[in-house]
Amino acid sequence: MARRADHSRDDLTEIALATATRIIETEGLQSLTTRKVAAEIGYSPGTIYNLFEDFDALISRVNIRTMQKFNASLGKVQLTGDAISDAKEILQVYLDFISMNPSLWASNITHGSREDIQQPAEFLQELDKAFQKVEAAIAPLFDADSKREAWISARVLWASLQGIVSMPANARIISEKSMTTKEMAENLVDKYLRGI
Amino acid sequence: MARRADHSRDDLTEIALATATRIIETEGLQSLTTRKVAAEIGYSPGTIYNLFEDFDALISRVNIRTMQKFNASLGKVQLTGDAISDAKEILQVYLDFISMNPSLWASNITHGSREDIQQPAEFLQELDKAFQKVEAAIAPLFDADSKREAWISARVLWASLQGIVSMPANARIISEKSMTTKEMAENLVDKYLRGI
DNA sequence: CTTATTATTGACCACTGTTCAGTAAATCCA
DNA sequence: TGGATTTACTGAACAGTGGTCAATAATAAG
Repeated sequence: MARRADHSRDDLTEIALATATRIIETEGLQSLTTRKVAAEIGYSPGTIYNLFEDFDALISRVNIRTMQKFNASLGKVQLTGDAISDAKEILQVYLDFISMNPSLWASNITHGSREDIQQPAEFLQELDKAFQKVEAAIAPLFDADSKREAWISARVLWASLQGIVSMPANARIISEKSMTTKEMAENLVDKYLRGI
Repeated sequence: MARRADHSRDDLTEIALATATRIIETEGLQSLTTRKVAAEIGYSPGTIYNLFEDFDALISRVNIRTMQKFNASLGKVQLTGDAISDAKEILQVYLDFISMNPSLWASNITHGSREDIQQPAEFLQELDKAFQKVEAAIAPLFDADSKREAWISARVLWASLQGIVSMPANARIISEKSMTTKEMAENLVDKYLRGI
């Protein structure tokens, strides 16, 4: 068999992405393979490479969508001008999103933190959108002349939260005194913002 | 050829670990394979599985050693009782260690944060040692009745730092305004402790 | 001196990401 | 209409992965 054309190129890309997303959600990033995606959409492995540059590009495309979905959630947060309560509401949205999409978020962190691959511009742009929201929320804590400070703080907060949600739940370190991710995250945001 | 016994079992384990460490240091965790280690020490792949439970166990053993080396560095820090300056000295040791052992530390984070594998008890113990040092350093900031608070704060700080050093340097987000890992880490520790 | 144990091999398994010559369908052009 | 060209797709192949295990030979035990 050759050329079938029962789907347009864009349709097929869409179907492949949806399938990859489903596999990550249900079985984890580790279980995602080109062959699995190909088999599930009823095409050969080679076709995947006709749609995506390589395996990493496929993962990145899923991650971009995850960041887009997250930014959509963030968009619903209306800033009031009270930095502390605004930041805490953003944190709630963040934690809710992760608890609703644990595997997709893990994929985001795992793949998005790899230094040996170039992250696509689109992914970095979505990341930047999230940064800007945090920046806007905490802006009232800074003078007009310390814009750079606000810029840094938003990134420090983001990276720190990433570290906290990456801490494996099964590690005795956490379970011993039954400290939840939520408790840690709230502690961080509270203390860090208070320190500014 | 069979049974050679030109090395004792412990010797061979030692040689394999040293080789694995060298590969991670020079080529990164991604380049570490059983076959590569085997070839380099002049044995067959099967021998690696005679020395280690599996591939993950080999990595974990390297990570345990890395944590031991780090704890040795931490041991040199003499606490003065001034929480802020003690914490900052620990941070310097932490940053120095990472800059001296970037790949080994990356391996530690990558493999030590995986939720799909059981981290060996020895690794968690070494991690706990590090926590205790941080806990001891910041203890003066807490009343006697809020030991749990100190316990949490040490872990929050640790996880947050991990997030910061995991942020990929190549991401435009960091380089744009030339913010270094060191600057971010110091910002975190400063603001977080000030907030307590 | 035989027996049991142990260390080591190397072939093998099922899998991975990736490439590419070949093929057939769709499209274009005369 | 019909032949040439472009395009989508396959499936076999490649070099590699982690992992297993019967076979073997050297050592240790009785």
